[in-house]
Amino acid sequence: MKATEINKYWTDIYFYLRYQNQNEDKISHQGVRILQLLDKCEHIGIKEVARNLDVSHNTASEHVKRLINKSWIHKERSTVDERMVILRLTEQGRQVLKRNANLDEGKLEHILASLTTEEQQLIDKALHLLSERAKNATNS
Amino acid sequence: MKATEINKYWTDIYFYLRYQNQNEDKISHQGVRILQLLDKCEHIGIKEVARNLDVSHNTASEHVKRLINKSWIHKERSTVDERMVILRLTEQGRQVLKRNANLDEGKLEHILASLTTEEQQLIDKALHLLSERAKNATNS
DNA sequence: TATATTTATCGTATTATACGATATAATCTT
DNA sequence: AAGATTATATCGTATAATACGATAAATATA
Repeated sequence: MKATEINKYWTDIYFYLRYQNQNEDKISHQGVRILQLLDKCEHIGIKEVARNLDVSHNTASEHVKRLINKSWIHKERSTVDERMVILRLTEQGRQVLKRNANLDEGKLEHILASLTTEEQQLIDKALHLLSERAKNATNS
Repeated sequence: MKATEINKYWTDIYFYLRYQNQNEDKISHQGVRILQLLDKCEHIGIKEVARNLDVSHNTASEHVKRLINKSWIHKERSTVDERMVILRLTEQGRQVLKRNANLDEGKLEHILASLTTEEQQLIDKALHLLSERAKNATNS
């Protein structure tokens, strides 16, 4: 029930603080997920994309092709194993992802500026703690 | 730069704590946005959906039709103005939204259980504060 | 050399996205 | 009451997204 409460806060925050011009990029559902994956993980190729999205490798390959055509990601061959491809976000792709998954920096800074130093530290400390535990949770 | 830092924590948390079976629902990008809107706002009709998603009213009407066919939302006529429609999430739709926008309750509870009472309260207090300010930020 | 791995492409099918044009019913205006 | 406005719905049309089987090519491994 604690988790339910936190999810309520979580979804409220995202609903009210997200960027409002999300539809301008015309990014697809799977497109967002691939950009998120590349933002957080290194050495991601077609195989990893397919596994993460739970689709076949040919479907993953097509999604990647479309994202490359939009100049949101970049492809290069691995030097250690030339069968493999290494995908990376472009600066443009990073901006698109930001608009479609992050909190609006302007709104966020506006709120932070209205808080006391203690309150700012409270938020920073709490999210930092939770993010660290979240990263480690995958290893257990 | 404080906002950038918080966004890093924010996206890390979602990346590591989201539900991993998101692809099973096969929900579309716009579908998620409509469910999110209905979850957070009352008295939403086609017009409000169109405005929120920044699409035409006929496009919004079709998206809504598809969500109704999937039994994720429910439609009724307004009693005060019978031209208008009032859309609501079904229980099924609420579950789909949960899997596609919330943090995984199991993972979250597991992490919370590993924290001290003070740390739990820190997280609860911080997210509560931020969510309250986020709600009020739309009125300024 | 044979086999496995990784990626890419083609063919095919279905769903999602979007909008203009048009229609209908309810409400508001004059 | 007649006309204008508003909210929704549907039809037609077009393009993009989604997905996978089949196939192929290149590289790595046994």
